[in-house]
Amino acid sequence: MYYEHMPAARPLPLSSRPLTNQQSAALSPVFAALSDPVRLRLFDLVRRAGSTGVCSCDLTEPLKRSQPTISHHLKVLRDAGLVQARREGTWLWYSVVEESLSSVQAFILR
Amino acid sequence: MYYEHMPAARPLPLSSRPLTNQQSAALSPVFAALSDPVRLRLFDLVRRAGSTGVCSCDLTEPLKRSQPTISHHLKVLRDAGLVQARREGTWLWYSVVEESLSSVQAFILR
DNA sequence: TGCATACTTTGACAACCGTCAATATACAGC
DNA sequence: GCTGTATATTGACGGTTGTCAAAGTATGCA
Repeated sequence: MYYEHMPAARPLPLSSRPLTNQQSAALSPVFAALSDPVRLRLFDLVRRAGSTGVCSCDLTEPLKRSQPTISHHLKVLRDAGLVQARREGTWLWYSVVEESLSSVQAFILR
Repeated sequence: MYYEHMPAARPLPLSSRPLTNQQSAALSPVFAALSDPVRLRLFDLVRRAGSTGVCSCDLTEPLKRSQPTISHHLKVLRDAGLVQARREGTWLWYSVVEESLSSVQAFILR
């Protein structure tokens, strides 16, 4: 190894142009969906359930919220494209939309 | 057993334990700070200014908001630990807090 | 049909948010 | 002190949000 030390860490390369109005308008709802503590834990629980998903009836108890409130939060996450639902009989199985956080990741590394 | 229905084995390397109440309460304000389109562009502009920072007087015009509104948004970003201000005479130079997005990054990769 | 379970929608409430005009504060120079 | 510039705070306005109880919709089964 030639270098005694690694090259100094540089700030990450910023995209050539500032965030546009449209870009920020598209991105902010994703952040908004994750801006509530209950929804953060909700998303985390759904993510942990993997591709099988989790029944929403199993989410009210750990989050200590009423069933309509959980339903409301799941709708917010769905509208933001973070989770999806698959019906099986009377149950709805929720699972994360893979790559749904890629826009957030892209913003961080922007 | 926590789940009423049997979950599949975890496909992703998730942290061993679900997000706690305290963890979500600490993380959600960061998402909330980035949940507004104007603040997203504001943060982007500040980040682009690098370590030198940017004068807040140069931020009102591109964002087409009044000076008090920009001041308000900058305070939200400051309270979330995303940006910091350095005074130089009558001016305030805003710059990003390095690693301030690490908690968001950790959540994405969680 | 009827009933039970899973989930959504509605309606209401207090709390919060984004915005601006007006006002206040901080600093520099005279 | 005074004057001008830069930034923050206050107060008000309509709009949005999180929450729950109550009522509504959907599915499965006898």
